[in-house]
Amino acid sequence: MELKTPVRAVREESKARYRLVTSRDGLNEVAQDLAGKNGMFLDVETYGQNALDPRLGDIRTLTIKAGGIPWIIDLKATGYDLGPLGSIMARVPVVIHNALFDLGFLRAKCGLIPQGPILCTMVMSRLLNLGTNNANDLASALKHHLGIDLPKGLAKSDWGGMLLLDEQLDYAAADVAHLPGLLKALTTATKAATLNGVLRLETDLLPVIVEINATGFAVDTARLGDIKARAGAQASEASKVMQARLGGINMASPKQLLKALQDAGQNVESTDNEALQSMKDAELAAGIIAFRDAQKLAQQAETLLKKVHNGRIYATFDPTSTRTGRFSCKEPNLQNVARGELRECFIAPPGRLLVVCDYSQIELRMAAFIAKDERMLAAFKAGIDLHAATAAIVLGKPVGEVTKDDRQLAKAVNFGLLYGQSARGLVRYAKASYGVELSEKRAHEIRDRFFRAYAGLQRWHRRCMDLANSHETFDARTLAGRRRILPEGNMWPRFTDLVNTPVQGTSADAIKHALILLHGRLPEGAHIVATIHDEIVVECREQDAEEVLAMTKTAMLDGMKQLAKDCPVEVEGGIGKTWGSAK
DNA sequence: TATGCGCGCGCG
DNA sequence: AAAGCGCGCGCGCATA
Repeated sequence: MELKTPVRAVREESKARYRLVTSRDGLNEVAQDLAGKNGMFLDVETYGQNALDPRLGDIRTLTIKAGGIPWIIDLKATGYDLGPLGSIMARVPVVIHNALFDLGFLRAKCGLIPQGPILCTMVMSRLLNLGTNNANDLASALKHHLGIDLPKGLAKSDWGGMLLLDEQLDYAAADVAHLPGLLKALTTATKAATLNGVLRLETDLLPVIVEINATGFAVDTARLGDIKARAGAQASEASKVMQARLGGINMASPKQLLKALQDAGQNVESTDNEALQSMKDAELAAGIIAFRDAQKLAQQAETLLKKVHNGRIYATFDPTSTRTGRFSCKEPNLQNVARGELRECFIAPPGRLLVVCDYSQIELRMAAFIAKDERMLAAFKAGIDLHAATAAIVLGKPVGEVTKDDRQLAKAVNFGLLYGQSARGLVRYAKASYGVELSEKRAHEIRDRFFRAYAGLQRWHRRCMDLANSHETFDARTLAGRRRILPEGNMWPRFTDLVNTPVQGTSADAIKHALILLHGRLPEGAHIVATIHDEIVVECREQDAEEVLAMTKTAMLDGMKQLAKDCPVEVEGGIGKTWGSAK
């Protein structure tokens, strides 16, 4: 098999599909070739025990195309120091399919921090396909836009071997060889779909997210370990007690548990929280719930512990993987860390502090703004607590007499009815999420009063219903122009998409603007470490905390202002040593 | 022994 | 009736 042909020999071959670089001299030659270019197409192949993790895996090849035949740099041979090539790569526009992945590795291994624009063809594909089930991997995109069949199977081959196989080098070269064509096709499609604006937003955001993912979030591992041990012991104790009552079943098996409960005379169809609440034997239900709570806490603590590297957790925030434009977060998911003691485990290292800011009641405010509901807008502008206001309206009492329970009910009412919840749904939701008992008749009354009071909201729902029914409506858009393609057929999912997407999506657009602005304004030594839908967490030096707090609030207000000038937004924030305590 | 799926549940 | 929406994850369990 032909291997590692010397650079010069290959270059003289006119039909060469790639130019392989295995030495520092070769690296300099690449730098010379690229010095005059005003952009390049990149791809990396990785290997190792975990080839997808920038801290555990390694880069084998860096493939670069800038006009001519692709260069394939064997970084295992040259070392990770990119030399002059690094500074060139950092300042010119780069085009990558799944840039977050490649840049994560280049950031972690080669210290590359791109300053120039990063165009990600996967992001472009995702923006075009939002709402559909079309795949956005490179092979699918090439097939769809250029009709090209990429030879597959080698992506998962061993890229750590002594010598790279001819097939592997061909594969690496092919990955970038078609990127210019793909970019052209995607650019045309993006313009045709008027997705330029949101593409610009996502493009500007990419380097910010590379930094967040590379920075990680410091944690108190000892405290996490304590929680795991204590909650784990509680769970096994609770499990023993319940087993004595229900027979030697596995408490973690819904199937076994359901059968045991039915055998014990309980009238339940499922073992979820809602079903347990309705059981005659409340003590039995409480025992099961106590087991589940402890089990969940112990599991979350353990999941987080497994992801700690050198005292920090490096999650992957992904700005373009949801159908609305919100972030997702995985491995681990920091967007569902239980409130309470688990959040106390996310900390600022010695000499540093956390700044935590969030948009106050963002979805209600955004809905009021989008629906132009005058009553809601007026309430927000007057600084009235909207949950209390809604409680007063639906219960027909003065705001001054609204109790804590009334307010709980109103939260369920606001959040549920906003997105089209039925009276029956409201009964279930109020009970399950807020512990409020409600008859269906009562729920109907509340629903009627709610929409009579918030007439703008009702008109907006009716408009969305008409659009859902229309054969001329194909998508829902956010204010930044993000497009979600609607499903065909059943009108209900079309309706909920039309209501939900502009609200959630525009809120996401706004916080993305804020992240970009904030990233550009933060002082030396301050880093964004997390973003949780309506919240931004920044770690900074103690002496900078007050300044960073003001800066973060301002950036969040500015981010919203650029997009939805008259949305009655407010930002709350605080400073603390832990995520849970910074309020 | 690996993979896919549904359940149940954490968050906004 | 897919009659609130948006996620990711660990588990049990069925299947290959």
